[in-house]
Amino acid sequence: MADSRTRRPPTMNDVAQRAGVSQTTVSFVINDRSDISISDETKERVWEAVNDLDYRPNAMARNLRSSKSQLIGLISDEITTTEHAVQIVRGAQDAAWEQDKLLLVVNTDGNPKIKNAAVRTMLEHRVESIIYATMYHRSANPPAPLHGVPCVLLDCYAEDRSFPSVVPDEVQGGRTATEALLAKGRQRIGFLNNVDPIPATFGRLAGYRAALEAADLPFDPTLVKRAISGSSGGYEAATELMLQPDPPTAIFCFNDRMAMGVYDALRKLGRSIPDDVAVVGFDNEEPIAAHLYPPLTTVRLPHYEMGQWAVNFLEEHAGADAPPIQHVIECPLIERASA
Amino acid sequence: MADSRTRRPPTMNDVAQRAGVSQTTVSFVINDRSDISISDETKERVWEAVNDLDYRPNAMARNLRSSKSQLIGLISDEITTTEHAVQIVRGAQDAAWEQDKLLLVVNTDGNPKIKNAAVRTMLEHRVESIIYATMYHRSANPPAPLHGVPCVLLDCYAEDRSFPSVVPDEVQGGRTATEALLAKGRQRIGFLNNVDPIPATFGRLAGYRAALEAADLPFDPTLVKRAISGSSGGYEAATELMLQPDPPTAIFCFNDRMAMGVYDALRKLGRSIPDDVAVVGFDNEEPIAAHLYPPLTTVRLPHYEMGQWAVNFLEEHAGADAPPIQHVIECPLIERASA
DNA sequence: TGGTATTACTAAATCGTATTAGTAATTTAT
DNA sequence: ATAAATTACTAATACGATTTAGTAATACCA
Repeated sequence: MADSRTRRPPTMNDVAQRAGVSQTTVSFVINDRSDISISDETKERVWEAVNDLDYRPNAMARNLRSSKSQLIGLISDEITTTEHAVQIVRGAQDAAWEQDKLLLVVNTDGNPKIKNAAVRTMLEHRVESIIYATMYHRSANPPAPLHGVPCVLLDCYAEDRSFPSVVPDEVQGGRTATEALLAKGRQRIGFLNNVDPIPATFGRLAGYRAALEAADLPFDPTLVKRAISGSSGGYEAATELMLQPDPPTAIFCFNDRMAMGVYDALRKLGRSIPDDVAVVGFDNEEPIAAHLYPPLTTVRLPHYEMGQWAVNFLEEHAGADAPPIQHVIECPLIERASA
Repeated sequence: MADSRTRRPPTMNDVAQRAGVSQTTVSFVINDRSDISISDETKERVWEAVNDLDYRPNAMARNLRSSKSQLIGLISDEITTTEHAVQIVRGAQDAAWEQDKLLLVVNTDGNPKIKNAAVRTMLEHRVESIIYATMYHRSANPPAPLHGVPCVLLDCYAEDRSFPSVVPDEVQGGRTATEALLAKGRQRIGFLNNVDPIPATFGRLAGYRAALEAADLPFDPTLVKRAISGSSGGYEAATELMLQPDPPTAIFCFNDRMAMGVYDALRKLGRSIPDDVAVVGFDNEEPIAAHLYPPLTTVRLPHYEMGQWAVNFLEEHAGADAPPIQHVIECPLIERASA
């Protein structure tokens, strides 16, 4: 018992010896090679020996010839204090699992040294492909050696479009959020946008405007405020928005953290949610969105789906050159009670 | 360029040929074997060839003989909608990195089939050890084949103590939270506990009582309420607590989500935080704790540290039998503005 | 001056599997 | 009845590294 982990694991040869056949035969039986005939008794003897010895093939030895490691690398570029990273890993892993592959995860905390070392180590392990993920949608500079292996960027893109990438559909997300508010009969819809010059900021605004336009509503610049995307920014911007003449009857917030501040502001002003003012957030940060009162209607970022898509895309283009397309994934509406 | 990924990667033999030396020599140079003498010119020639060919050693081939895969398995048992999983992975990975090892991550979503398959696949890849993690502190039933490899349980423990494990120090956490409130001069401290029969529930209560006792304060059962650990549970329990005669001047909440509800209740009752009532949470769920107003003082679960500890522990006991100890890690106080 | 050390290398074995090329015995086809 | 095909296996090789055991040439020492 105690020495079970110090003893060398059984090899195919051990199995062969116990079953009284050649190692080759064991290999054929184990891999169930239908193009080679093995008698049923022999098969049985082999499987018995396999079970007796608790034999497990050595993946390193198996993969040595084919150079197919059955490993997919996942590099996440930054620290994240959200569950988003988990969702990416889950999506990627679930898809990898379908292909009997495992995920090699390294998180670089933005450190370029680690970033390069991570790619190097992964290449040494002969990963079949690499997913390079950032934790919010942005432009990225993946390390050059990545070009040596099939690779997709996740939640980011290379300025020069030298890699395929998957990103959330920010425009559709902004539009969906706005439409959810419109569907509740709101006409004056405020938008509290972020200040950072990132795709989310531009895209969601574009979506907001597109939704208004589609509903034949004018775009009113006084209804759009920009603030740092946290609860205090949301609090202040919402207060400002509501104290204007002709305040909105609905507010679309750049993210859920901002929405938290909006809730506080509205409560302070004595407005009820959603009766006086409907609110929609973005990100679907569970701990916030599900636990605010009333629970926050929001738009979810498709992290799980992006992870899934990345692995499947890489599989489809295995061996060949993956076209450097930019794939966009829908951000679904999560309906709760605030709209 | 385009065929760079279809071409077979260069081997040590390719390097040897280009440098005009034997493959053995290349191996010696690359591994910088100081016990073997190689002339400087030769070394230089070899490194030149390595760079020219962009040679990277094949980890599978290298590790085949030693059966040291440089891989550590991390199995996470459940879906989580928190950042906790990320912290575990980060801690484990940072520690693994120090040892030039990589993390193989599988998340089983609680599915026993996947759980077993994950262990099997990891063993086939000859992981050097496995970390089996759950997403909240509880008793667990890890799959039997885990006994075949050095393993530690993270955030959980085996009823029969057959595995070493790391868990948060719930008692100290509860005590720390209570003491933080006592340090602010509060004497009547309420505790909104969870209802689930899990270590966190028992431990934090014990810590709360220990802190009171150490401060020579009586334990008043009317100050302790139990509720489902979400914001609505927190809201109701806090309301009930505050409407009692002689209500508390401070509330320690089982977790941050509950604290969110407590904030709402206190606001509704016109009590200010922290002046009228100080609040302390648990878990340090960033999106909540940092974005509530005022920002929530809370106790952090040591997920990062547990991941780190697990990897280091496994390294220390590499090869040998790891003693099935239960290691407990401190939950630090995160001071913000609510206490 | 002969013997031992040291330097600078190389040939060959090895790890555990998959695959290729056989071989001997039996069955089928003509 | 004999050639051809099929069945049921095995021996040997390859994958890409590390390691062991050597070898030839030069340096050192008594």
